[in-house]
Amino acid sequence: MNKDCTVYKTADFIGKKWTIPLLLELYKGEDHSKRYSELKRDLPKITPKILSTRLKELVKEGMISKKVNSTTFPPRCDYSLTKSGKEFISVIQGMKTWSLKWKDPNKICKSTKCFECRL
Amino acid sequence: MNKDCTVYKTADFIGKKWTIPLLLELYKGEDHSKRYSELKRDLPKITPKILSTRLKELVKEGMISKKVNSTTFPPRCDYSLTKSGKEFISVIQGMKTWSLKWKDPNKICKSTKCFECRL
DNA sequence: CCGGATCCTCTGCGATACTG
DNA sequence: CAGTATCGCAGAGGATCCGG
Repeated sequence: MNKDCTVYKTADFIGKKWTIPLLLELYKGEDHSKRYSELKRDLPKITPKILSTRLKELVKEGMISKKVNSTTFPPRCDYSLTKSGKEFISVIQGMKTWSLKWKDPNKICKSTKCFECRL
Repeated sequence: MNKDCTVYKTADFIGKKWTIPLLLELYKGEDHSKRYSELKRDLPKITPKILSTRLKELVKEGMISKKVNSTTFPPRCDYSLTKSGKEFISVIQGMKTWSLKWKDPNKICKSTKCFECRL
């Protein structure tokens, strides 16, 4: 395993705590977009520090984009999945399929009306 | 995002550092199997502590199995992917496909003769 | 020798409080 | 509202040691 290996680099970055749940929450939002406070509300156990750290990382990685709307008051910050980010959701989808097959299945997630991960 | 959500739980576990590279190294081995010392050699930057911690976790999760061969000397410990573990490789495959499309591509990994991730 | 366990250090995460 | 600042602790890195 070389450190330049594509899989290795991606795993290292995706593997950080809260990255996948965060991408999934954005996916669930309207236009695959949510505000900072909505993310904090929907991921009740994430701390503001980690949330802002992960958001910056994801912007840098090109998976999400930040848009500040300062015409309103108070100003809104919208984070939305880029095309790259949206396509990554299919990887998470694969993870869910695997998980439902092999791990102790969560009935809510199995339902077609799953509001937890909505995949 | 509920803590019982299948995706959340899987992400939390898969996301731990070295889990994905470790699964991939086992996949690359003969019969999707490798010894402790081979893993340490092929993941030069992993520390023995983390390696043994991750191996225990993966056994507990049912993704790998441990087999001690004490008929030889010195005794060998072989770790191999279970059926569940092998099927998870397709998720990693999806990650690689995504990565090659969207991230700065690694020429070695793009090659069909990729010896880094061999997917 | 092989497969770890142990000790120590240091980065990263969690919790809470505070600010532009 | 959208973040920083500060502190404490758990997990990761690095080196060394140990039992079979």
